[in-house]
Amino acid sequence: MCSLDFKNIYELTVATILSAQCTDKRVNIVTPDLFKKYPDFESLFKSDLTDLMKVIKSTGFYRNKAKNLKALGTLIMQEHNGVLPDNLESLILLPGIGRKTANCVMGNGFGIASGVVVDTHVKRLSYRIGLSDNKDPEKVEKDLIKIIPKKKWIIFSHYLILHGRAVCKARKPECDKCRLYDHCLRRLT
DNA sequence: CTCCCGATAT
DNA sequence: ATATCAGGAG
Repeated sequence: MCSLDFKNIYELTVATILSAQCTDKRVNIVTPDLFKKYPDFESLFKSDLTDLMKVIKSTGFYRNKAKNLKALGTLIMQEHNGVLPDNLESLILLPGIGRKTANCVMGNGFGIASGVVVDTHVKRLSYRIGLSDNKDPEKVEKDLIKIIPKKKWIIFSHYLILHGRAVCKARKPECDKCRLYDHCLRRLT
């Protein structure tokens, strides 16, 4: 139905940072204006922080996100020759990028399966279905890595997120419509 | 663990 | 009114 809109690695990275605790629908409303004004890491580096906050305000956590985006542009330009690193360890060290965002950029941007993206949906569905009892996303990821073949890591997260948004919702899961009903540990009977 | 935070669904 | 949204940093 809906996912983040992006044309390149830069846009994917920025959109994913903005998507923290925010719907991708809302991110997609903001990014056309954002990418017109700030089309690359260099423009983030040179950006006016107040203006950046204004543009991304509706995505929430806008002060932290704007600060992180400017710091990210600065670091990429000054320490990485203007190029986003293509390995998980380096990505995680960048401002605003944690494990979830790093795995997302690696998989969807560079096409490299560095791990399983564990966001709020993947965490919730993994618990409900019975794939992991852990609450720490990093531990959930370790459990999933054991179960899912590496070639399916990227598509697996996409499917769980789509299923989590459409059927196995946080508030009111529609178990009667669920195709995993027979396999689910915690279905509502 | 707490804080960051606006928009939307329930 | 409250829970939730492709989380991350201190």
